[in-house]
Amino acid sequence: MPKIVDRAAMKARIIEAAMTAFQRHGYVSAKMTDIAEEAGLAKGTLYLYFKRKEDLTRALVDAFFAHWEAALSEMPAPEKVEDFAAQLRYSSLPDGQSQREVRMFFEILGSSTGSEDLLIAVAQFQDRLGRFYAEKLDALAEKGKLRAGLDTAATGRALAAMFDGLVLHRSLFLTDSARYVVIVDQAIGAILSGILAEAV
Amino acid sequence: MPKIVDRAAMKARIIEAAMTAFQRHGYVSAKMTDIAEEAGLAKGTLYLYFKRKEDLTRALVDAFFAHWEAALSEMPAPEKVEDFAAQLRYSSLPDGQSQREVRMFFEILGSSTGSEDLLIAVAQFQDRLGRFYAEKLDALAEKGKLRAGLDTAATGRALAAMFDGLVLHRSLFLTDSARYVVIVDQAIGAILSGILAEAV
DNA sequence: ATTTTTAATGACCGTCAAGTCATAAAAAAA
DNA sequence: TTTTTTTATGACTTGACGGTCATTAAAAAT
Repeated sequence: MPKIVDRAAMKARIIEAAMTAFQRHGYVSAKMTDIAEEAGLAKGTLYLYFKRKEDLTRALVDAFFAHWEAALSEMPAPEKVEDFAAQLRYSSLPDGQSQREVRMFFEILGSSTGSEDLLIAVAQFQDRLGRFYAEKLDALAEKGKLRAGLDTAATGRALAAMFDGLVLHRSLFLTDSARYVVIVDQAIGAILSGILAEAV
Repeated sequence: MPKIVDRAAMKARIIEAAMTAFQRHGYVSAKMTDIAEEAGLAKGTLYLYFKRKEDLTRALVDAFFAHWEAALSEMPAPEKVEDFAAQLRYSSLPDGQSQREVRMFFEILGSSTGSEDLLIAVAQFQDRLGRFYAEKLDALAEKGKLRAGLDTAATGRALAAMFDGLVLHRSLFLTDSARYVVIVDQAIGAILSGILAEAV
């Protein structure tokens, strides 16, 4: 007798609408009404699936993490140094859509610094990313391609932070693509071979 | 006959109070009343010095830029590679107070992505920072300490972005000091000498 | 002391958006 | 078709905060 809906599908639909609304109006300015409109629903309906706006935001962020990690898991272990360089390069050259997502993500996190939960979730994601880079480094190290005495775990985490910086700057400040490409290539060059004429 | 006050000093006092209030309550949660209370003034008084909350925020950000740039200008041109390494290290190991400031700054910028003006101001600051690093690199390059073919302008800007990433991660995610120090040292090591066993 | 002009105050107003809930619609079963 | 249960709706409530302004306080000059 009862009307039945697929709650998971409905949540996904709302999250999707929220992404669009956040990118269109900005996270801070996007109202629940905007999201509802985007989803083709009434505002009250959203509250049947997410008790608070904050819950919706959190679900969106989690969906994003899952999405990014799926993309990462497609990257194979690098055979050669050039493979690794290509992977770094790929990671740091977001397309227009990804840039908008990064910007949205930045806005969400910035506006939610009070939420310790979210901060922890992001910290854990960044640690996983660091471990991911560390794995790639380990693969190269096994082949003897890397300098002796390299702390791959710490270096991997450093790469996560530094490339986060690059991508953030790309999305917020460095709107000139050509200029940014040069910057990234110099960054990768420095990390691979250093900037010095000879080792210290 | 008239009562007279030093408007500049009053503005500075309010900005100071805003800094404290933003760090205490978080930027988003800090109300004009909180700032007034912190400054020992009534809310209405704030509006005699700043027409809008946004204006106060902007003045605070500008004060910060001035402050940071003053600190930067104290750094001399590096004589040796070790000097440069020390400067990078110093830049990336914020003390507790600076960490709180970085976090506050992150929150301000994140919550104000809509304000194109602010974004431009920050972008310009980051460019100045990039040029600052580039100068240091040029000083070393003149002494023949750097790899041939290094684009110092682009590398300087890359350093600004990457160390921004590190400091941001330090302030938001990497609360373990010891761990962070290792990460920074690996990052600096990589940038100076690269991670490869031999040049590609 | 008085006057005059500017500064400070905080109760008040208007706005605005999150969240609620009585009512209506949908759809599954009988 | 009717019943029954769940889902959808959007007008309404509620609370909050930025910004205002009539009133009061301060202090400089006479």
